[in-house]
Amino acid sequence: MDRLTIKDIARMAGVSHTTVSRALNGARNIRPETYARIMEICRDTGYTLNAAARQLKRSDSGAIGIIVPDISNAFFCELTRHLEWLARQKGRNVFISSSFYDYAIEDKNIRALMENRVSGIILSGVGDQTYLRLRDYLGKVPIVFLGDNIPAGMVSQIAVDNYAGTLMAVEYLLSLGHRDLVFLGGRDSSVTHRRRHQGFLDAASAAAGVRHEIFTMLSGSRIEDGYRTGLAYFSRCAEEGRPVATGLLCISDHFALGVMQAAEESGVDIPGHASLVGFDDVSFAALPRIQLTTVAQPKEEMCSSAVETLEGLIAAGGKAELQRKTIQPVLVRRNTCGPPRQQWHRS
Amino acid sequence: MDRLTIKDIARMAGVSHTTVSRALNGARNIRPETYARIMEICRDTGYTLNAAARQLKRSDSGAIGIIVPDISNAFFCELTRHLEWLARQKGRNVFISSSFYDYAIEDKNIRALMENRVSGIILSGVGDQTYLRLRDYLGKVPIVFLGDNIPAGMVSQIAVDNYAGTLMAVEYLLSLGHRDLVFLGGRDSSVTHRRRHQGFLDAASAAAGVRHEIFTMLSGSRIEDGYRTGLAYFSRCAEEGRPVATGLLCISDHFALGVMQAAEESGVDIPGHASLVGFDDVSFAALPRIQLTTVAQPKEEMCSSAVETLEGLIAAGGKAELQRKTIQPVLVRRNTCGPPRQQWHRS
DNA sequence: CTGAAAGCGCTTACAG
DNA sequence: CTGAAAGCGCTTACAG
Repeated sequence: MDRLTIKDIARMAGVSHTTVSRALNGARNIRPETYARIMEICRDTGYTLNAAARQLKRSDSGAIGIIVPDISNAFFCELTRHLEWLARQKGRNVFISSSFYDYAIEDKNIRALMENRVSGIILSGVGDQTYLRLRDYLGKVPIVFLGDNIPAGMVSQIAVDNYAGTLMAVEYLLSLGHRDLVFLGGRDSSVTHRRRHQGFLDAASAAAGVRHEIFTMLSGSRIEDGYRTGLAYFSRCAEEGRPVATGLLCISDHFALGVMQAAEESGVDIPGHASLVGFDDVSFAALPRIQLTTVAQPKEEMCSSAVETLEGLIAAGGKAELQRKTIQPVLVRRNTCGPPRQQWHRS
Repeated sequence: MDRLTIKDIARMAGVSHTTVSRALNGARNIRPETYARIMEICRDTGYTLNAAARQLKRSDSGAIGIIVPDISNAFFCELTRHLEWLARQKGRNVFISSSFYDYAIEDKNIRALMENRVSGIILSGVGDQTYLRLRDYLGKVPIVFLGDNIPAGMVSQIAVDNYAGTLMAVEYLLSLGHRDLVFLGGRDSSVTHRRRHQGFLDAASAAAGVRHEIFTMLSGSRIEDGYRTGLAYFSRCAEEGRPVATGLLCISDHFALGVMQAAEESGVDIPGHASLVGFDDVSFAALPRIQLTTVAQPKEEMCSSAVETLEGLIAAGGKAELQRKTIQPVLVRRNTCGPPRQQWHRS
C-alpha cells in the first residue's frame, strides 16, 4: 500500500514538487490554473500528505492530546466529549486516550503524545503519583491539569473545589434535619477524594450533636464498588444492631448508584430511611426513577477553561505563568433526599 | 521549547548518532556499557524521540484509529473503551475521535488518520452516506466497519444482526400476550435503524391479529429525542381517544429512557400499562430502578472481532479478502416488560 | 561492536 | 509566479 508523494503529483502536473507543496499549503503566489490542476490531481488520485514529513519540518503537530483515567466512566466520557468539541472548534486535531487508572499506562500515553509532538496536553490524572511521574515532562510541553490530583501548585490547573462540594452537601443534609451522617467511599491516594473527605469531616464536626463517620472499603468509585461498599455498610449496621445513618454521602455518582442498589436489596428505602447524595452530576443522575441529588461539577465551564488555558500556554510558547482556576460546584437537588423520617433497623 | 535530538545524545555519549538509534531500538549488537550510558543520558535529559522522523522512515506509525459517531453516548463509550484496551494489548497506540454525527467531521477525522499513516482504522459510521464518502480511502488503508451503515458488501465489517434483534423483541412481547405494538424512533438515513424497523414490521405482520405501527418524529436517538417522541406519541393517543399500545419498542436504550420519562409524566405506567424494550444494553440499562428489558449487542465480542479482523487485514498487507461477521444479539429480560394488564386511556 | 552515508516526504528561504 | 537546494530527525543497509 505505497502512497503517492508530492513528487508523484508534481510529475503528473508537470511542475516542481515545491509548487505542489505551495498549492497544498494554500499559498497565494501561485497561478490559479496551476493551483487548480494540482488540486484536481490530488483529488483524483486520492493523495493524502504525509503528516510525519510535514511535522518533521514544522516541529509541532498542532494537535493536542487528552488523557483521562477511564473513558467508560460517564463523567470522563462527558468531559472528553466537550474537550474534543471545543478543541476542534479551534482547528486542533485531538488525540484521546485512557490510562485505565494505571500509572504505567498514563506514562506511556504521555510519552506517545510527546513523541508525536503535540502542542499541548490536557490531563486528568490517575492519582497523587501522577505528578511525580509527570515531572520530567513538565516544561517540555504545555500541560493543563484537569482536576486536583496534584500535591502542590506547580502546574496549570483547572479544578472544582471538591472541599466546598461536600461542605455544601453536608449543610444541605443538616438543613433537612439529619444528625447522623456517613460518607461512603474514596481512597487516600486520590487528592480529589481526600478533599471530599475533608469537607465532609469539617462540616460535620462543626455542627453540634452530629454523628459522622467515613466508611470506606474499596479504592474504586465505580458502580460495583459502591454496591459492595453499601452492602457491607448496611450489614455492619445490622450486625451491630444500630441504625443506618439517615444521611448518606458518596464519593461519586457511579458509586452512589451502587449504594442505591445495595440499599434496595437491603430493604433500606431512599429517601424514606436515608437520604443519598452523589458527586459529579453525570447524565444518568437526572434519569427518571434515578433522580439523584448530587454535587455537580460544572463540566462545560471546566472544559472551556481547560481549552482556553491550554491555548494560552501554547500561544505563550513556554514563557507563560502558571494558570490556575478553581470552579465552584453546585448542589443539584433531586429526589433522593428528604427530611429524616423513620430510621432503618434490622427487622 | 526545542527538544533534544539523537545527535545531541550522541555528542554527550561520545558516540555516533547511529549508535544512539540502535540503542533506542533495542538492538543487541551493541556493547552493554555503551547501551547503558546512552540510555542513562536519555533518561536524565528527558529525551523523547521524534515520532514524525521515525515514521518518515518506517512509513507506518503502527497505531490504529478509532472513529465513533458520538463518544458521549454510553454505547459508543463502552465500545471505545473495549477497543482501546484490546488494541493496546496488541501493543498499538490508539487514536480516538468522534464524528459528532456529522459527515464532514467524519471525513476530516479519516483524513487526519490517513495523513498520520495509521496502520488501520475501526470505524463506526455516521449513516448511509459514510460509505460513499469513504470510497476514496478504501484500499489505501485497512478499515473495519463496526455496525452496518454500509449499503453493500464492499468492506470488512462486524455487525450485530439488527433485524434479528427486533424480531426477537417482538416475539417476546407476543409471547407475553401483547397484540398492540408500536416502534418508536429511528431514521431512514441509518441502515441500522432501517433494519430494526424491518425486523419489527416483519415479525408483527407475520402474527395474526396484531396491530402495529412505526411512530417516528425526530432523527436522533438520544434520551432527549425519546422523551419528545414519547410525549408526542402519548398525547396523540389521548387526542385520538385511543389506547396507548401495550408493547413499546425503541430504537435504542437512550431513546427508551426518554420514553420512560415521558411515560411517567403522561401517567403511563411501565410495565403496568405498557411494556418497554430498548436496544443496545448500555450499562445504565441494568441500573436499579431502571432495569430496562433490552436487546443486547454483545459489545465485547464485537470489539474483539473488530480488533482481530483489523490485525488480520494489516498482517495481510492489503492482499486480504474482505472479512465479514454478523453477531447475534441477545434479549436481556429485566423489569420493564410484563403481560398486558390494563390499557391506558386518557383519564 | 561501531560509524559514514543515503534517504524517508515534506517546507521554506533564496534566487530568478 | 516558479524551481533548485538545504534540511527537519530519524533508520538502515553497508563497510569496517
